[in-house]
Parts: sequence; structure tokens; C-alpha cells
Amino acid sequence: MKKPIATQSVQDYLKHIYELTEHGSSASTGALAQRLNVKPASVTGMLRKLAAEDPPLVEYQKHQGVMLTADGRRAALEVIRHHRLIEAWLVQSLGYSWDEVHEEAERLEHVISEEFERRIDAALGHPTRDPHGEIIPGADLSMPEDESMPLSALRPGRSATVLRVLARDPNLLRHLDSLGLTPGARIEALDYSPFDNNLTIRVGEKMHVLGLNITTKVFVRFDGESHKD
Amino acid sequence: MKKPIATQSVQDYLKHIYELTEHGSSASTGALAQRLNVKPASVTGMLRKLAAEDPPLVEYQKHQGVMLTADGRRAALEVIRHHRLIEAWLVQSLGYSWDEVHEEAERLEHVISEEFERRIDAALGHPTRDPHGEIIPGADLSMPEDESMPLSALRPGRSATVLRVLARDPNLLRHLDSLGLTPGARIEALDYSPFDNNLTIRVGEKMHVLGLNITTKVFVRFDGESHKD
DNA sequence: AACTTTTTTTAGTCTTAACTAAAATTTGAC
DNA sequence: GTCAAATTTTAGTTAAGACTAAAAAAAGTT
Repeated sequence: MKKPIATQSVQDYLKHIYELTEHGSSASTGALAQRLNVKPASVTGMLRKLAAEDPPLVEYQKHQGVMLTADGRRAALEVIRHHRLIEAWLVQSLGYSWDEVHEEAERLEHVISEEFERRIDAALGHPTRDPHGEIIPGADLSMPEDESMPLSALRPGRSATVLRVLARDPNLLRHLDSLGLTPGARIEALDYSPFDNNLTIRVGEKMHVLGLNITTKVFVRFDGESHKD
Repeated sequence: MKKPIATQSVQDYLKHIYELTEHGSSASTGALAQRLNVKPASVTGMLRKLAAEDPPLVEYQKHQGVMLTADGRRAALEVIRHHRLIEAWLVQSLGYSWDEVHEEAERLEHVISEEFERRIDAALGHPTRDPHGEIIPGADLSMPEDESMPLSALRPGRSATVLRVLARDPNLLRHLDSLGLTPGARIEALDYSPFDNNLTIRVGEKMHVLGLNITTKVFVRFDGESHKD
């Protein structure tokens, strides 16, 4: 198993391809360009390069979108492991709040050594989730199945536990924090309005009415679901 | 409230637009053409016509796909109510099996009178679901929220009740029947394999391993969910 | 059966997204 | 700082999907 030294750009491409394709479908050139803040032509060029690597990191047919190969997926998970470990470390060891860590981690993830990765992993006690509740891939780059469901699927009468939030915007993260919607929070669905998709929930003593903007970004485990560990 | 007499073609267009757009997104010209077995150019022509009706039945911006207006939605639900009532009537009154009714209903739905609709509705005791478990819109064309979740979302340790199956292919329907996966069936998830998305379930005494082909077409209510009526 | 209206198809055009190649910029190595 | 390699942009081309208009076919009417 060789260790190809990917550049920061390549790492970013692989990471974003992973995030766009983790649930099956392939990623379009345009969608990638938007996420990476580059022009579509740049994406096409990079995809051709990644597909021509030995071994190939992506599977790419022009006009048909892109998917990661097994090798590409491993490389992406290595970057994601760095990112999430760093976020956990910034919060737990340096007192950052969860809305301040993304940008910092975005730069550090590409430059830390394997040794540094092992040190912070050990210092944190081998955490399995980052501050947003996202699963941290294992040192062997294994990625457990994500069992969470969007809050938008919770119906009145059922309760659930927040597992993770899918958000990077600091303003949104602070807002979620003020609502008490952080990993581990226990919530109960009280009412649902089909017309506008608003969900009324209780968190602790407080009640909130949430729109799709939030209910599709907070992921929970329904009460009664089995779970390992 | 006037009663516009829509042709069979118009009814079919509206029905398929409803089915493609009921979960929010808009329907593309190509997707509609495929479902209706016509060329894309025919779809474009019909969409222009439907958008020019008074009142307009669809909202249509060229190259941007199509959605139903409130009037178009009502017209679509009228057809769907006919279709599903007829299916229920064929099964309960004429001894058809659930894999034989779709084609017949497809032709009858356009030609029955309002009086005929009321008669079979009354004869069946105002049913709320058709033989596949699909919700039958009310006489007032109200459509209750569908609370079902795909079987693919059920995880080991949880049990559920089959609410509906999304299938018209007679072979698939007979297969589901042989597995015991019909509306009302109680099932329990025993095992899940993330790698290939296979779900092992128990139905009565029998165990089955199901792939995505089936788990995305069978819709259930998880045990413990609240529900009206 | 002839006529009218509706719907579909054919053939060619346009729009959007994606692609290629060349030039410019950025990054990394010495 | 200079050179080489990697990446991005610009500008122009191509591909896929969707559109228009005219003609053909199908359905409905008298």
C-alpha cells in the first residue's frame, strides 16, 4: 500500500467529491465547481487528471459526472479524518466554539503529519464524532454507516436524540446552539404542519417551530432505534 | 367552482406531473415524455397549452421544468381518486388480484361518471386506501399527508407495519405477495449490511434478505409512530 | 363520410451545461 | 530569484436536453 502525496487542491477535490457522492449518485461538474469556488472548466481539467492517475482516483465519463474509486475514497477519508480530528481538538483542547473551527481546520487538514494525527487522536481518547456530531473515520479509514435521519422525518408523538448537524455557516451554528440543538440533545415532536412543513418541537423546557431550513440540517436518532456501542 | 372537462390526454399529463412532483421538485420534459411514452416535443406542446388555460393548470417556464397549480393539482387528484377507487372495487367486488388491476383502472379512470364514482365509493364503505395501500384522495379532493417511510430506512431491532407498495409491474407485485409484503403485514428488521444495502427481515415465520430494489419500493410505518384514526 | 379539434411526430433551432486548448497565474523546488 | 510543475481562467467548441413550427395522425362531431 503506497502513500501518494496528494496536493492540497487534489485533497480538496476528493473531499468534495466524497461529500457530494456519499449517498450514491454521481457529482456534476457544475456542482463541484460551485463548492470549490472555481470555474467548471477547472473541474473538468482536474477530473481528467484524477482519472488518469495510477491508480485512478475517480471514475469519470465526460458529461456523466464523477464518482470516487476505492483508492480515491480512501484518500478522501484521510482528509476528512484530519479535518474532524482537528475540529474536535480545537474545541476540546483549545476552547474554540463549534462555529469557529471549520475554517481553521480547512487549512490545517492538509498540512498535519501522520504523527500529529496520532497524537491528537490519542490525546482526545480516540473520539468517534467531531463537535458537529459528524463521524470521524477510523485510523484504518473505515467509515461506519451513518444511522441518522433528518429531523424533517420526525412526526408528532415521537422523540429523538440529536446525532449531528450539517452546517458550517457560523451564524447558523450559533442559532442552532441557542435553540439547544446540539449533539446529544433530547427532543420531542409536538406538532407538524404539512402545508408549510413546519415542525414544532420541545427541547428541554423550550418549544420551537422549525422550518425545512433547519429540519433538513439537524440529524437525529429516533427513540427506540437499536444502536451499537 | 366550474368543472372543466379535461380530455384523457390532459388527465394523463396532469396525473403524471402530480406523481413526479408530489415531493417538491419540478418535473423535467424528458422524464414526463418517458412516463407518457411520447416524444419530448409532445410534452413541450402540451405544457404550453396547460399553462395557457384559464385558469392555468401548470406553472411552466421553458427549460425549467413544470409544477402543478392548485387547479391542476385538484384535476390530477380527481383522476387519481378515480384510479384508486376503481382498483379497490376491482379487487373487492370482482375478485381481481392486486397485480391485475392497474391496466384496467388506467382505462376506466377517464370514463366513469361522478355518479359511478359515488356508487363504488359507497359500496366499498368509503375506503381510504387502494389495494396497494396508496391513499385514496377524499371526495373533496383532500390528500392526507403520507406518513410512510421506505423500508430501506428500517434498522435492525426495529419493527414496522407495511403501509403501501410503490409498484405496478405484475411480476414484482406477485413477488411481493409471495414474500408476504402486503399492506398490514408486520415485519421486523434483523440485520443490515451497509456494503450492499441488503436488509434481512422477518415476516411471520419467514426470513428474507432484501436489496434496494425492494426496500425502496415498500413503505412502512415504524412501530411507535403516532397516527390518527 | 366529411369536417374540426386535439395530440403527436418530424426536423431543425436554441439553451444550458460541459468540454478543449491555450494562456495566465499560482505554487513549490532549487 | 529563477525555473518547473500544478492549477485556474479565458475563449471558443461540443453535447444533451429542450424548444418551435409545420405536417401527420388520431379523436371527436355533425
